[in-house]
Amino acid sequence: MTDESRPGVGPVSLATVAAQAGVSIATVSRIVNGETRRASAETVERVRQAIKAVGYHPNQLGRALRNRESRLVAMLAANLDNPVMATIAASTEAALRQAGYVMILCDTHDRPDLQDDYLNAMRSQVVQGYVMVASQPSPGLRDFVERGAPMVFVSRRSPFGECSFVGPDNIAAGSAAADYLLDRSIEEPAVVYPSRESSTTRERVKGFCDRVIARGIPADRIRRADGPGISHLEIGYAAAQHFSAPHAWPRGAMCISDQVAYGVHRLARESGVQIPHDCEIVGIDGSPLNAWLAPWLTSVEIPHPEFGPSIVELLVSLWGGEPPREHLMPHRLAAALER
Amino acid sequence: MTDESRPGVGPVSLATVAAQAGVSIATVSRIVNGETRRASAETVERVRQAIKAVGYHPNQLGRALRNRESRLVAMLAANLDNPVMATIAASTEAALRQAGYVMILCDTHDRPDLQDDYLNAMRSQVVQGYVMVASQPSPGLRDFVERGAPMVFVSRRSPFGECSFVGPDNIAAGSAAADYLLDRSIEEPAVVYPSRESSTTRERVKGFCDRVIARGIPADRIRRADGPGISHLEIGYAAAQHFSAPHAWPRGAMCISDQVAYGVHRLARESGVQIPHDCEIVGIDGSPLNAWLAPWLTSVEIPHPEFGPSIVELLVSLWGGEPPREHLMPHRLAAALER
DNA sequence: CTGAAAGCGCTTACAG
DNA sequence: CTGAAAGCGCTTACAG
Repeated sequence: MTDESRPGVGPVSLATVAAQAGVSIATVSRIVNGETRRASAETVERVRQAIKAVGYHPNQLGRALRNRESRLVAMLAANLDNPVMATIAASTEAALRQAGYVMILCDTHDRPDLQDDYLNAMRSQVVQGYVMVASQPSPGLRDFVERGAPMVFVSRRSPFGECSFVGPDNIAAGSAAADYLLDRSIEEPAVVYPSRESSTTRERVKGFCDRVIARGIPADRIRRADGPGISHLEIGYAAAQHFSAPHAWPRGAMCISDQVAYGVHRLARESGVQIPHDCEIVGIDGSPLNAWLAPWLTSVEIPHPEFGPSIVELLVSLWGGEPPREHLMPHRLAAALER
Repeated sequence: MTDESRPGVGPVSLATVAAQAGVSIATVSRIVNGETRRASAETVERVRQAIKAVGYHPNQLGRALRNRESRLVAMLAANLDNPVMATIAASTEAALRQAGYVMILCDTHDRPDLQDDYLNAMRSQVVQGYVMVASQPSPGLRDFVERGAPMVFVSRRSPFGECSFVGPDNIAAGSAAADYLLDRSIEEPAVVYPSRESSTTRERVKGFCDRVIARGIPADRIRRADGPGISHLEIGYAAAQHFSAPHAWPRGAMCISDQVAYGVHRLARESGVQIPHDCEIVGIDGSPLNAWLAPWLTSVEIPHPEFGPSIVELLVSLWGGEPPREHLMPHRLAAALER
């Protein structure tokens, strides 16, 4: 009996099975791979027995090396503690698994240098594709993009050239938020966003402002509030300070994410401002927690659980040699449960 | 020039570098691995040039096969959409990375059959260790445990024999919750939990009840409310129905997780019960969101961001041939921000 | 100081 | 119907 104290690291290889069954490893390999009609029924049976007897499981390392495909895909995400990214990670993992791939997960903490470290490490792992969730521009990333590595960008577009993309239509989402507030006759709406640049923020804010203006409100009637840092919660809290005294709060505000909205809400609570009575808030994301903890929040819901299948579809099409494409995911407005 | 259109999948191997530099692959290998004093300075230089010129990056597949170590670790988590597990995943990933390992992430959706599929798939990937977050009992798992696969259980203990474990001291956490309520002179405290069995739930409830009783309150004065299903939010909401009419609500309740508490709170809100004024709630987890969205919630805080390093430490010690150990993480009470 | 060779586990054209 | 051999990329004892 072979030493099987450590399954998977143990020495159970094709050779073990071959010896046990008294055939060549070529024959075993064929049978393991279902090439079963090319062998005698008797041999097939004997090999199957042997496989069971020794507890054989194919070694993907050997396969990967030989077939030049690791069936590994890397996801580089900016911050897994963010529930939006966690949901995207979960749905992508499920979709990859279904397609027969395995997901390596990397948390870049939104740092370009770490992102580059990870890109290099993943190349060394011979991953077959890269899923970049809310990536940052970085020298390494530029390099990979230019060399045509199979990459799908999620939520944030590639900062370098045309690449596959899965995400919401941020402009449209911003417009939808504007419509909601304007339909409720709010005439000096505010918009709350991170000071730090990003295409997502830019587009959402733009979609919002353009629609407000298109509906006849002068640009200078839009109140803009931004906040520093990286945590959207803190950003919302800090940005809302611009509303200073209670009587200066706007009657309605759009926040570029639900988390920003939570931050704004906290300051409102501390300031005695009633949400949504005094100030209607509309966020973007449609977090499932809203129904439970933020019934005061209206949100433009993005179907993050459906990102996974789209991401895998785009990856597969890149592998098939097709050009990069974009999947803009639909949104829908989820009105506040409570007035 | 070699075809480098697909970095990492391209044909840039030791052989490429060797040819470019006019040396053997053995020499290149040594230099790549820092075995630099055994070669002439001139050769080292020439090889370094060649590495740059052809854009060489070592292939981990080859290394793994030869060295019999993949540097891959699998995490099987019950549900990544749960923020607690997302945080554990993030911290584990970071700690593994720091130790030079790469994390494959699998979401088992709390299903024993999927868990077994993943275990087998991961063995085929030749992972060197398994991190089981809130695992279920399953035949495959039993098998792996019995064969001594290097495994660390997180949050829920192994259902089979002694295994390494990282998690809170659930009994103590339950006691702490009891103390909080009793210190506030609540004499008929409630406890809210999932109907479905799990060691975590059992221990937290036990810790709570034992302490309540120890402090002189008869067991039958503890109001027990459970709810069906898998979502802790829904469980809390359903369980709180046991409190039926508003006047029947307890003056204090401990929920075995923050998410259960959110569910209870939703029903309270819908029923016109004021939290925490009418009913003090204490949860377990200490979600970072509490300060923002659930200022009414007191919570026994578990340091999930610190799980990662402990998990890796236990894994490393298993690799070193040491016996399984347990790391019980400390908790602290985070009182509600709002009264 | 450097290289040829063996071998990690696998698959596949080729020969018989 | 079956097997010997080559080779995927790598490292390492061994020989020179």
